[in-house]
Amino acid sequence: MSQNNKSVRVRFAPSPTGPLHIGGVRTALYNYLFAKKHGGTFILRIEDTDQTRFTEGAESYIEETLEWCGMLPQESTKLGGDFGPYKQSERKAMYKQYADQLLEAGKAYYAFDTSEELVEMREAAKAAGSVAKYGIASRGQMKNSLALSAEDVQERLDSGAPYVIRLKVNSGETVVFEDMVRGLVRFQSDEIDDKILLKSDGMPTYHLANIVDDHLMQISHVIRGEEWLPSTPLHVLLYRYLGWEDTMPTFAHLPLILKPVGSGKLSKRDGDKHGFPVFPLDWKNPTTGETAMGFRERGFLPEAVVNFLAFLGWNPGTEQELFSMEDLIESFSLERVNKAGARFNFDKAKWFNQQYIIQSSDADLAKMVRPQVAANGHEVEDSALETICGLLNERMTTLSDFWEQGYYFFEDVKEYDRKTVKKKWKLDKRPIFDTLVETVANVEPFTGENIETQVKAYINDNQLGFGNILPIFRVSLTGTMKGPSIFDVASLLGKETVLKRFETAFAAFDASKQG
RNA sequence: AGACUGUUAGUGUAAUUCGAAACACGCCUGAUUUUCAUUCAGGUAAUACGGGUUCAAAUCCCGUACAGUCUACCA
Repeated sequence: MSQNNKSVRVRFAPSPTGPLHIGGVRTALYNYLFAKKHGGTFILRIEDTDQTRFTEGAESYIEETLEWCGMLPQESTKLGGDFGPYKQSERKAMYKQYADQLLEAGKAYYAFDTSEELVEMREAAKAAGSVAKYGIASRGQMKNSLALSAEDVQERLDSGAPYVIRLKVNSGETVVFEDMVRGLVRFQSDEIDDKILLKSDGMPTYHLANIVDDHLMQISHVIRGEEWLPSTPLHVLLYRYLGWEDTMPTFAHLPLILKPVGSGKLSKRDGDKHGFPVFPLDWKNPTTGETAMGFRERGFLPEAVVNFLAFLGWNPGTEQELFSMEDLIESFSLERVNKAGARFNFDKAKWFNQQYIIQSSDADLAKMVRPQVAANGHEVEDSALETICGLLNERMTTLSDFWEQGYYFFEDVKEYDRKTVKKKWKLDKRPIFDTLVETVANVEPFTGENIETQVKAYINDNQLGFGNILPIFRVSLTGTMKGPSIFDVASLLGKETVLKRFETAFAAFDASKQG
């Protein structure tokens, strides 16, 4: 399928209108993988031709996301490059000449219709049960340089009347292109609208800017979401009319990411509704103050997010599921990208994250988790934190689980598991537990192993039964029935803390029974 | 309404030129564990529907249904 030898240059071209959606991250990922796989160049281009939708902070959000995921562009606004600028608003001056070129070639025309007139046209069509199209069939009835007299047009132009430039689509053409994901796709030109190329403010629309930039930046492959498939014939026509068809990039349209339940594509609302992130990083809308949760803040490792995303619409054809970025680059191919939309599955995302946490070394985990300790106002030595991480690492599915599951390593128990206390604590058994505490107090040195043998010996010697004693032992120290070896926990806590916790716990248990 | 794209267990995906529907997540059972998690051993469940072509169809063809995307001076 590699048709020519020109070097691979791909771009990720988001609009800075808000936080990058997780689907956008996947598009960036596939572009990145494809570029790296073929020794090509990955470019970040900001498509900000719509000034009304500009959002403060969106551009840096995009950059930060790419950095967090480990897919840095080689050319961008920040980095520069031989084909800059990389922001469309800074390229404004370039686009008009191409619109003019099309105008001269008779492939485009001026249109003077006001937005009211266009609305009217649409409503009329709607009333007739169809959707309006400004194109081959209707352009004769509209106010444009095709329908108006030459004098009228000149007069309007001279008077400075606002105008747009629209593409003049020829009737009866067949547009065929090879999509790397979907194969041969065919459209009839009569179905294509005379899209606006240059807006009345002089800014190009997406369509013009995109084609001009891709051409000028020598983009070899356009890898983007499926929502662009219907406008691709328009783009092909643009390449054709501009005389660039022989260097036109190859297209690949990626399947959409769908809602976990119901139908439609994944949206911010799904995240709110089901309590999972749909954005890579936290985002706060600067104007509304609205916030959105990110995978990063939710305690996901970037490696896990990348791995998970890679599998949403692609698979290597083997049974391997855990892929580092290097592995992905090695195995990725657009030919193995799926055609059907992929449903977002948060359970699977969590599974990936858990795998990556388990794989992490205690030292790495400690680094990731330290901010949580600090945020709760505690300090710990690296070695102690690492030991705790070793104890907890198989029990965390996200980093945020660390504090939730292990806070008792740093502070007093907040709450005792009521069921266990109710079932296992008997007032008349108090002496047994007091003796247990004495036993523990005599353990020296206070290692997990020593505590375990002594405590178990005590239980066995007095035929008390593990099930009657150990739950109270655990709950007294940690408050919960979940967690790592309680003897290791005790050792780490230190004798002094352990004895103190027994004391307060037993008092609380007694009180709960009497009260 | 039209154009385009799609449809394999609940979910993500496999299945060389038609040739036993497989893997993972989830869920359930059991083992291990003082508990939870991990690990291990099992189990669960699918080719949207209807026609054709063929010795043989998830795979090719036709139709139907359903779904999605697009049809902005948004991208």
